[in-house]
Amino acid sequence: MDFSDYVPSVSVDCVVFGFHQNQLKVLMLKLKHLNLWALPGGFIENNQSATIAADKVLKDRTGLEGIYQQQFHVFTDPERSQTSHIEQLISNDVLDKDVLGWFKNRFISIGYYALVEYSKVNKPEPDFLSEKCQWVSLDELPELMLDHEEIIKRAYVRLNQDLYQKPVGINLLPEKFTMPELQALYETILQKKIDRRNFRRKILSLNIIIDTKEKRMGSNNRAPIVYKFDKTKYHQVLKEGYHINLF
Amino acid sequence: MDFSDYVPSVSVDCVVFGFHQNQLKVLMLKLKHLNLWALPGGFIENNQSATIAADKVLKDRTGLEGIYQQQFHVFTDPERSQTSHIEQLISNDVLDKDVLGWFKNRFISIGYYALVEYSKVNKPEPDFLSEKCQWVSLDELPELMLDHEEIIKRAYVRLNQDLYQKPVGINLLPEKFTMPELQALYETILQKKIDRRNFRRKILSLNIIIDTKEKRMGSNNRAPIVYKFDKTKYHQVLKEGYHINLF
DNA sequence: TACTATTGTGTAATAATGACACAATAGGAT
DNA sequence: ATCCTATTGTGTCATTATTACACAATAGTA
Repeated sequence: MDFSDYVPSVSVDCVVFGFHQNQLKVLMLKLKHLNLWALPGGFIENNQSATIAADKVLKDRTGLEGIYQQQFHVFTDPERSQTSHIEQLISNDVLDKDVLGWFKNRFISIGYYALVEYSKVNKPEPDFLSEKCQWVSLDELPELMLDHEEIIKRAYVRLNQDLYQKPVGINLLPEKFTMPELQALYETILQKKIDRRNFRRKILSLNIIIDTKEKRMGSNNRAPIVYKFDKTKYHQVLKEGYHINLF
Repeated sequence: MDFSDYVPSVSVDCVVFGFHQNQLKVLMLKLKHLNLWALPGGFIENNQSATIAADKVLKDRTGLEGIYQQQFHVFTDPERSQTSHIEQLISNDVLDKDVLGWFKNRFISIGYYALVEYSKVNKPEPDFLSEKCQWVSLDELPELMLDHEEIIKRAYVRLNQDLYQKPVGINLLPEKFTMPELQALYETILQKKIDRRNFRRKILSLNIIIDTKEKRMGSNNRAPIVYKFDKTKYHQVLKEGYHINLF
């Protein structure tokens, strides 16, 4: 295994959020033969930007390209670099012992959060350290490697804040969705109940969703209207941000 | 010059904002014998976090400790690493040519913005590359090294956004200040005029400033009330953020 | 004492928000 | 068919926040 084409000391970690069954999920890797989980991550090639490196991580794990990503924090605590899990992987013959030299370095990790439509990820792929790649509920996290729990917490805080400045639905929901589904997403992320009618009014006032004139049938109650995002207006709003009042 | 105690590939750059004469200023360094300016920056020692490294940069340039700092972005474009300015400094005998090896590396730079009370910075100190350290108006930036102009722009955008989520006055204004002064600060950062009376109402409703019962005398008009921040409430609001409405 | 410049204070019209009630309807039960 | 259930679509009213103003107060100066 050759690490010489990577930028030293720097890594990238991705917190991939998905929304399923009214829960926020994170894509996680289970280390081979260990009861320890990790975030999808990687290193930066010498001629790559970190964004491109994160794109590659996302592509490799989810199979999808062009996933929405947002750099949110860099983790630089010198104590965050530990190698006990690598040493265990080596003693389990998962890794060759000559990789230890690379991992013994201190790493500063650039955190990205990514938003992806849950159902689009058909086959999450583990990497060379892991035996499983799967969705885990944000509120049922298993034991995590290094500071990955802190990274997830911070990603979530940032996602929460970002929700007040820009829309996120287009990345987390399928192309067509109903108002109750959109509301469930917001309630899940914000962790609070929102009045149905006030939510609708607010969302519609943003002018970023369009009534498709379809209805979502199949439930034994009034069928909700199916909406889709107005991509033009959505991206316009995303770029400008909400100018939520101060003055 | 020995760089062996620094983390490879990673640097720190600080955008230090100050407020003076109704203008937002940035602390800049002028490279020795060159007509080129740079942000205060540095490297991370092997046992330091980036935050501590930024603290040191801020201390070394301003003489002040405990300056408010906020990590805002990491700059990772592989094209951002250039050495032409270093080579010029070497050919001008400012630097020894054996430093070139270190600077030839690609650097990923962690951007911090810092807020400081302008008048507290008595004697800005240049570093080993520079002959001057001084305040420069944000809208009159000289020619800057590398991608430092982009770094400043992004810092400013972030400061702008942050203003909608948390108060900033305590870091940029002197301990005692008047309502018109606070308003001028907001108008400068947001680059828009705010109605005097509405501004006052909004600020007072946050409950983070206290009437000192003093007046600022000396001008031939009605003397404005002198306020100070209620540090307890200020930091409480800072921590929680404004929960500016969405729902 | 009057004048100037600017500050402190108040108020009315408009818009946004929060807290509700009721009609509409898809699917299933009778 | 008709009724029932669960849930959605729509509307309304009281309250609060915002916008756009007018006028009185006052420190210094003429």
